[in-house]
Amino acid sequence: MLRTHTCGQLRKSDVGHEVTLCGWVESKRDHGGAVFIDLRDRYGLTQVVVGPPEAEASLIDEAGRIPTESVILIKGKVADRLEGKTNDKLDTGDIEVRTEHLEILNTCATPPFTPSQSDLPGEDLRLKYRFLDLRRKEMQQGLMMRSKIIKTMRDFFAEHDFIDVETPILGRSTPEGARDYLVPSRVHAGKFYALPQSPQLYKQILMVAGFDRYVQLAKCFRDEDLRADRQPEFTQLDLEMSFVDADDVMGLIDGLVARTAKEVLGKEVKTPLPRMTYDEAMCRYGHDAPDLRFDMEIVNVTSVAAKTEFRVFRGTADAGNFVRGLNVKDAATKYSRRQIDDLTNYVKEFGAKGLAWFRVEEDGTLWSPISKNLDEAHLAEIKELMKGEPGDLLMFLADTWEVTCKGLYALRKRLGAELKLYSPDQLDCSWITEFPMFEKDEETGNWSAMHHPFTAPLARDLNKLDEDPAACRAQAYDLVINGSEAGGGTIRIHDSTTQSKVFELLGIDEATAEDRFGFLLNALRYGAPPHGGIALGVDRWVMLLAGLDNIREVIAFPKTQKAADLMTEAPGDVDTDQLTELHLRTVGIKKD
RNA sequence: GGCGCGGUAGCUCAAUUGGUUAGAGCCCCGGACUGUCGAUCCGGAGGUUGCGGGUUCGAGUCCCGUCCGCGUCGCCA
Repeated sequence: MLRTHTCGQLRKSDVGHEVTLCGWVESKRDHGGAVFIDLRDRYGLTQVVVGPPEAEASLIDEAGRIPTESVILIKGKVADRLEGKTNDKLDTGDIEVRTEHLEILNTCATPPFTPSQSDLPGEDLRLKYRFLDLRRKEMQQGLMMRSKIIKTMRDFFAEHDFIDVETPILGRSTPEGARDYLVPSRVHAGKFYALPQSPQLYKQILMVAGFDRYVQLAKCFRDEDLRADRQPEFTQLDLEMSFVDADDVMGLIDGLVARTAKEVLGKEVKTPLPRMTYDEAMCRYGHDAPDLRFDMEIVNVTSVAAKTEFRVFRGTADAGNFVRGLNVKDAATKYSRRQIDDLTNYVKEFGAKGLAWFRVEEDGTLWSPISKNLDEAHLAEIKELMKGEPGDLLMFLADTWEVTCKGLYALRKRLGAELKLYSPDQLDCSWITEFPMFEKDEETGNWSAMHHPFTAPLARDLNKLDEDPAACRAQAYDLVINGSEAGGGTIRIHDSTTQSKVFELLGIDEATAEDRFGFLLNALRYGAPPHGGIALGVDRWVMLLAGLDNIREVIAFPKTQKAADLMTEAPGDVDTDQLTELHLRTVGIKKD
């Protein structure tokens, strides 16, 4: 090692010792006769003094000319700082190193930005110069937390007898699910591999093989449009277990959540984690990943709306649709007409036609631009249902079930953030269970699997496969952390009768099934144990535990919204020779 | 693909209703300085206002197109 200590290590007890430090020059204060250097590495920052009597004039002069962010090595004695010159913002602030020897290991070109500057540059520049961005404390802390979370996961599953098995990156495309990233085959002209969207099929095969408890940190790829919490390549903690039911899987993950929160954040999370069915989540929060850090539940007032003369309410109820709303506690004076107009435009983005609202006045009556359309009795009933108290703001959407869900979910989420209804360090983890097996494609009217076609229905819903597919619930469960889907899993079908029925419902005939999943169906015929599992979104876990709202902040080299890497400039051009070898030719590309 | 926000010096931002030579701080360069820790002081350099077109006597500002970044809807079994 070139160094004897890190830049975060030295304390008062080291005073008098001869040390060697290596690091980056974060900043430099040149007084001519002496130079103060803040030397940084990932462990911390130590003040280095280059001045008399230890350093000669030439060395002091050289130190003054070192460019910021250069890498240097210094040797010297640890010394107490002068009386009153300590820095209590630094762990190493009681001491400094008096430099006797200094080597510039490598200079730094003038950087477009520095890791220590307070004004963060635009994200495009940060991504282009990711090596500088990653020198920032926040980025280093995020990646260190990521590493710690992964270690906790690995320890946990090793202790629970899981076997880590790697599955292929080059697989075959299956038409279900997200768009695949394809890799052309050189050897097989015109054929393609697909990068895995998840190791789903392989892990089931591993169960058939008897591995019983499989786990993997798996890179997954989906060629879909990006979001703040979505990257085209991401990491799943993927696992599968034999001879288990949904309770077993959730119980196991409860333990992991509690342990991770404890080890990484020092927080206690009570287990078992609360559970809520999908139906209940949709009724109370309008979404299958509700943010449970704050209340403000959706209330259904359709029964009252149906009795009113107000055309919008009455018409909605008569058409079999819904009037549902939120009670925004204590917000009547916090939102002006203009701001409510903004909210109205906001919910329109989600398909709502408008936003009806009422203020609960001091005398307990409801005031609204539309209240003249409603009887006092009905207003009182609405207030009662909404548990309205003076100062509250009641907001309603009148629309289809789906639109009221989407609009009120979005509205609640926005209001929760705007009104700061939760604290940034809150951690709420819960399960959403009993997802529907199927959803109907609006255009074609066909059923499709909500999760995947191998998801087992609830035992008590088996008969509904024939009678009422829409009401058939699955043995599927999602882990939700702070309103974000942090993982999801299912118990799989392991008997061929049920599997055939599900395929039939999905419109997948025997030949198609064989063609798409033949290898899995074949394996299932050779003694498949009952099995199920879950996949956890590692990037999202890190983001949520770090209290961040953007997944790119916890990924070392993320891609932009257009799925580009601004540092390497991937994706890039390739030689025509390479294309020829792969039996490819590009067509229909617009010239710049 | 739709909607919204943004792009001005290396960086972060400003620039009145469309009106003089597009400014400031930081960074950078040169100089001074032995106790700073956002060092200080003096001086200096630095601009195709993302790109292309249009309107106008005049465009950073208005219009059209386009590229890039971000958010979001669709999409993401």
